[in-house]
Amino acid sequence: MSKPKINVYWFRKALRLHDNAPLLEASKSKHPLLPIFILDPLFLPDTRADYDDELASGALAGENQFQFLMECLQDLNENLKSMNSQLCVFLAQNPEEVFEQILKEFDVDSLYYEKDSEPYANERDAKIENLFKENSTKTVSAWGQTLTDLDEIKSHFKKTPKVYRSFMKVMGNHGDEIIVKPCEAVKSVPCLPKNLGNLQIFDGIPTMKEIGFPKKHEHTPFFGGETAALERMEKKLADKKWIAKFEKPKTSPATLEASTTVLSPYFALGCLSVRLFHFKVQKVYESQKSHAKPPMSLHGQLYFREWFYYLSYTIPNFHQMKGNPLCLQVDWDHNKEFIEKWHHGQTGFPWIDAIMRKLRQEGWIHHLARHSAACFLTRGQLWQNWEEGKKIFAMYLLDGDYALNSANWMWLSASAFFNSYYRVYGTESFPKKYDKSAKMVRKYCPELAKFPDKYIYCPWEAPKSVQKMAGCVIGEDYPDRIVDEKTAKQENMAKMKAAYKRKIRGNPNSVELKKRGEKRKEAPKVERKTKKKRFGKKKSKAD
DNA sequence: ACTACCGTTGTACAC
DNA sequence: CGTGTACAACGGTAG
Repeated sequence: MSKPKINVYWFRKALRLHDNAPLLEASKSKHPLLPIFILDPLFLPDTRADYDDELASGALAGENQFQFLMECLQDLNENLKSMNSQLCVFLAQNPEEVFEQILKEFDVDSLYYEKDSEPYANERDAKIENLFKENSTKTVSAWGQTLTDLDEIKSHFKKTPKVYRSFMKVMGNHGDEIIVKPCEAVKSVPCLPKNLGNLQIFDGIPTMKEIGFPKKHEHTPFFGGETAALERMEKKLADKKWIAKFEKPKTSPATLEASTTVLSPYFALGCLSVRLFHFKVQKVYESQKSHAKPPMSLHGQLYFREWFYYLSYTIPNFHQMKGNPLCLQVDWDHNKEFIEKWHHGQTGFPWIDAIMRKLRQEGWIHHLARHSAACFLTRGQLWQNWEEGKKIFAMYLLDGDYALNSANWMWLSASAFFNSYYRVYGTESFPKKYDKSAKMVRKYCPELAKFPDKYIYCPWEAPKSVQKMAGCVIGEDYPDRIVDEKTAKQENMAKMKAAYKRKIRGNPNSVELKKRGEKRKEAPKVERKTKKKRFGKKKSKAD
């Protein structure tokens, strides 16, 4: 009996039907199409502690992003259903297992997927490519998470573009050729294979509970999915003047309603195409008399993203200080108490605490709020390694993204790209520029809500009588400051100066590159337990 | 080798 | 209120 011939589209990111070139190609084939998504345990919450390296390399989503991801899958499934297909979700120990199942059941003509630049993905995909090669099966993949083809643009750079400007030079000179035009949306797909045989497909899209998130998760203000993404994009694009005028530094980090587009969560998981947005913004620009220019404009933001993706794809150890040739080597402290207080919004600095609490609740904070919090944790006040902050951000951000999170933390800690380390964000002066009455502090640090404007960003300076009147005594109802801002700033600046004098950047050759999976072998117990708990329920094969 | 210039998004204070 | 300047001063790039 010969095996049925099919194609497989593998969704990982690119959780969309629009501007998805490999999916479009698959949709034009005459063979049945199996659209799959594989949830491997590296995505799951309770493996996080054991997989620190994988978290660093981008495999894991935090709870907020995970919920968002599930909504993307639901939306995708709905859209596929309306085309008489469906998304087939696999809960499996690793993707190889799934493809072995598929190859056993079917004669796969081609495997289609969008390329992914993260180290975790590179390794995963290399294994799968290998498996298909051994099986003499064709694979079709393309870049789509970025504006350009990251392999192709390599040839345009003689050396690493270490400043935005040199990256932009290439974009400026070759933009028309290297920025890929969006392709048409998929409107129909071939039917599913008639018989799914013994494939161990999860029934529908797993809920947070089914996957093992312990308690009910408070939803962020943002809902995942391609449908929501396109809606949001169109809504923003409708205000043409706003689009044309947009300059990032002129937007406020202190408003309750987001002052920017908040499309980043959709870009991060690929339920919105950056190419489509770039193209649509271009159309708006053309319709207006004048428009903002990079680096501040919306296009400028996309080019920053592109630059960081390119760097993260080509620079070794991009996610850490050690062995990262771009990253200044700094003798950061490791003070667990500081890190935890920063993490939980308990530093005693209302502006910082409000930012961190908002981040945890809502999964999105303004770019400059991220700057403020990141500067505070690293070179500004607490002198902690940026990697710690990056990991904590990754746990809560809806737009958590390997390339962008790493790059921005290096930027803010003045470890790379940016070196004016003497420019330190104040916890009072900075937010005051945007909002003297501190709406954000009053909302996210409600214990401080009754303080008068004069003391809202510096409640410790309020006389006891004022504190009592506000119903909030500092040190009792709200924490006292964990450092003295001025002293810490001065000390840290001096340390930063010394680090710059040493001029040491990471040496990739001096770092023993940990092989992925090593840790897994060291801790097989945890993994097996996880597998049973999670996956034993619906499936029978393992048991 | 040297110099001049530039860099998306700071603060504090003088006027 | 805005505008200008000192603060203390970096690395990358182009010439």
